[in-house]
Amino acid sequence: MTIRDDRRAAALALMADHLLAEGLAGASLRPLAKAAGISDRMLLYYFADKEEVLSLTLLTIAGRLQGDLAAVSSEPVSPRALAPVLWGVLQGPSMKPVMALWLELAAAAARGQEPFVRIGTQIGEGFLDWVEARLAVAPGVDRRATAALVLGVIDGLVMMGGVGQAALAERALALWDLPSGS
Amino acid sequence: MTIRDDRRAAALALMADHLLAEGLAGASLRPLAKAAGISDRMLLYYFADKEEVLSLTLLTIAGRLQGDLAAVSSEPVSPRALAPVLWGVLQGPSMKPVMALWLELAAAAARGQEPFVRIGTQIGEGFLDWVEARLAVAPGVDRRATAALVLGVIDGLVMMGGVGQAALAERALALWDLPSGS
DNA sequence: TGCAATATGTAGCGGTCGCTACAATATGGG
DNA sequence: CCCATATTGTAGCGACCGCTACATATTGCA
Repeated sequence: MTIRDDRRAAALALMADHLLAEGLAGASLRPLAKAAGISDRMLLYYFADKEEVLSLTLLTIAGRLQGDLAAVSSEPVSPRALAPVLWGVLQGPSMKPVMALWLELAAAAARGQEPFVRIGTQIGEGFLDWVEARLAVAPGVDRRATAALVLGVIDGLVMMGGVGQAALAERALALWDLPSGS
Repeated sequence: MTIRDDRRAAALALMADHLLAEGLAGASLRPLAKAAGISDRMLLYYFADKEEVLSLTLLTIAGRLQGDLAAVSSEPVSPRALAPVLWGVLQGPSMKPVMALWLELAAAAARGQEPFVRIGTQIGEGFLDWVEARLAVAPGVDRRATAALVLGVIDGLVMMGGVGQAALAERALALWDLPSGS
């Protein structure tokens, strides 16, 4: 079993790179297999079907993302201070393909397509947990909702950057000034 | 010419409905032609190629959206007050497929795919114009950037709703309290 | 060493994709 | 009425899609 598991993991790592580079549109079995250095025949020997390939590859990427995010300081700060931190992390060059894929994932999830709904929800909750853990809010304030607002504004600005308004998104972020109270 | 133009317009209207219902994934020539009530042969008689079909269909949808948005009161209000208004408009039942398509469009644009970059930018600017026209800000404040921030937070929360967190997005919006100054 | 289980290659299925060649029909102006 | 032009149908091209049947090779255990 271990040998098979190792090869599966190796294939997933290579396919994760491919998926990040090419997006969901490039997520056909033959190109994925080629990226993994195996034949498409073997890809469907290691994995049950395309949905399993896609799910596990996306979860591989989600795992990497979680690792990258976990490395960021977890000192609780105000929403005002945290949003630019999250923005900075997500704007890093290595994060560009990740966020592009995140947009595709969210779009497919909004259409109700599996496995994107399931995995999109999972990744979204990971983001929310990350924000919430770093958020200092006044007593009585809804922590989760505050985290959602911070994440929402950053996701929205990322999206805006994707449609050619990156500079404007930057200016908008500079105006971000949510009071930590109420 | 007029006859041909009329039929083109009729086809575009029907294809717009289809695209809204099925998303970009359903945007193949044969299904689109079927939705338009013509043969795929005729679709490519009326339009040059798939890109033209897609572009014009998306622009048809953008035109409808612009019309719907224009009908909303244009009394300038504070960012604090405007965000919930925009949210309310975009959460209307008839807007759900529009926003799902907008997400798909933004995702494709972020990948650099034409014609989505071009049309996505265009629609995004339409949104920004709409927000800016209804925004009352203190003197000296960057109007366009404020509009971008309002649009960003709403787009981000729409996205969050798409990945199964609609209730949380609602709670987050309740915390929205951007000062109109600075 | 023999044999079963595992692993891998080759080939192809039926389907959809964007697009086009070709022929037939309809239509409108001389 | 005749003919050029505009319109429409039929059929299919080559490519890719997810997936599988079948045969062969390799391996590990008795």
